[in-house]
Amino acid sequence: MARHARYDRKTALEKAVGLFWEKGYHGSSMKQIEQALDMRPGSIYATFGSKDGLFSEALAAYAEQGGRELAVHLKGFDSIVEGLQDYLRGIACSCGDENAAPSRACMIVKTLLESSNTHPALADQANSILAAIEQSIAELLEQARVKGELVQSIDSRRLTRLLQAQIMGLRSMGERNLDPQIMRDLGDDMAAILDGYRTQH
Amino acid sequence: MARHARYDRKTALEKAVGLFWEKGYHGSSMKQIEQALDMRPGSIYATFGSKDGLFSEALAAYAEQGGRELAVHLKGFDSIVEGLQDYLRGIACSCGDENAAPSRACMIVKTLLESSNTHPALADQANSILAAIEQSIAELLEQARVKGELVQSIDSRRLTRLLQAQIMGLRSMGERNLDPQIMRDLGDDMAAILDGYRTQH
DNA sequence: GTTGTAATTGAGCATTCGTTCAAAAAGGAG
DNA sequence: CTCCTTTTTGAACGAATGCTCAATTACAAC
Repeated sequence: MARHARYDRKTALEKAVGLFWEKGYHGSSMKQIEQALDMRPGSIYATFGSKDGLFSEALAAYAEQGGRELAVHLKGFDSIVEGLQDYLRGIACSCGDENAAPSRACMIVKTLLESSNTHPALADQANSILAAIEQSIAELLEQARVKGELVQSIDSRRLTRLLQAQIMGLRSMGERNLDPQIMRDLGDDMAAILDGYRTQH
Repeated sequence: MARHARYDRKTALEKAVGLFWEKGYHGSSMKQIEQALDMRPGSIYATFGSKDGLFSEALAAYAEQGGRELAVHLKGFDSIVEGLQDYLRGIACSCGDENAAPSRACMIVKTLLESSNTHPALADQANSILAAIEQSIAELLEQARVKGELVQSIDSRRLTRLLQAQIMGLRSMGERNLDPQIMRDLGDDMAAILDGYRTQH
């Protein structure tokens, strides 16, 4: 056989997520990537093909991790709606926390806004991911409706997009560096929107 | 005297807004700027100082125009709240419209997300503009509260930020290229959020 | 050890980046 | 027309960009 790889693909990707999430696609140079991954250009290109390829894989890894985070919040609650509300409050809280993450805003949204008119391939990927997230949240809300948590008459798909827009808005507001209490209030107010669609009991 | 400037500063800025709004700061090269403004580098630098300076002025011009748009929507209604609701629906509508603007998302938010960790000066400017917008909307909502349109107990500042987050979310969703009807529904649902804070009569 | 293979290295590629500045061009005043 | 001032031009700069590849290194098998 031969020499074994010094770099773990997964940990390298995690580091790439950190840099790209923080600085975006255009804002991250290969020089910075080399430093962040502690890899030389040759190794990076042998492993990921190109800056585009690395970014694409990093974005996918980010999305996967994001999905796991939502699942964690939901696990803590019997009620789906309360789980989602906790998720919103959790985002608001982490937005107040300094240095909790490379950036407060969502990397998928950052990518979509940055690349929609400059890099169609990335924009398509971001759009696909957002559609997939919409799909899985829609299933949750539909489930909640069937369970009787939400009023029967709601359009779960439509409420999903309202919720998705809340998350986008909340995390973008996070980038404003507002007072933590203000972010918590905002998270509460967004959680309260869902109450308007709940069944009373 | 001497030769007079061939370029009108204001129309040049409008063209710059168009390019920067579409492609962002990093996504717009000087070559593209020269083409968009139909100006040679020397003239651009003599007029605006630098790419940064041009972007900064363009962002300010964009914000000013955005403020005028909101005022137009408000003029059409006796009720402030209904004016704001119409503003939300208007955004949703224009997001569905193809080629209505260089980009569906807000240039200020795009700038904030792009520059928050790469270009502090731009991020600061974007933050200042967002704070100013928050201020003027807060004055509107406080006015609406005093007029009795909104329940007396509301925190107008807090509701302002919820509204601002709606706008950010709505316009970011616009970048997803969803069906126009879907965007209209989303705008309606966001407008309906405000109903929850209105006085009944 | 020696050999064979695969991973890593980093100097250096062509290109593009934002920017400068000496020269050319375009008027108004005399 | 001749000056004088101001604006415009575009070639060219140094630095940075994404990327390549021949040489080197490190390990497993023998």
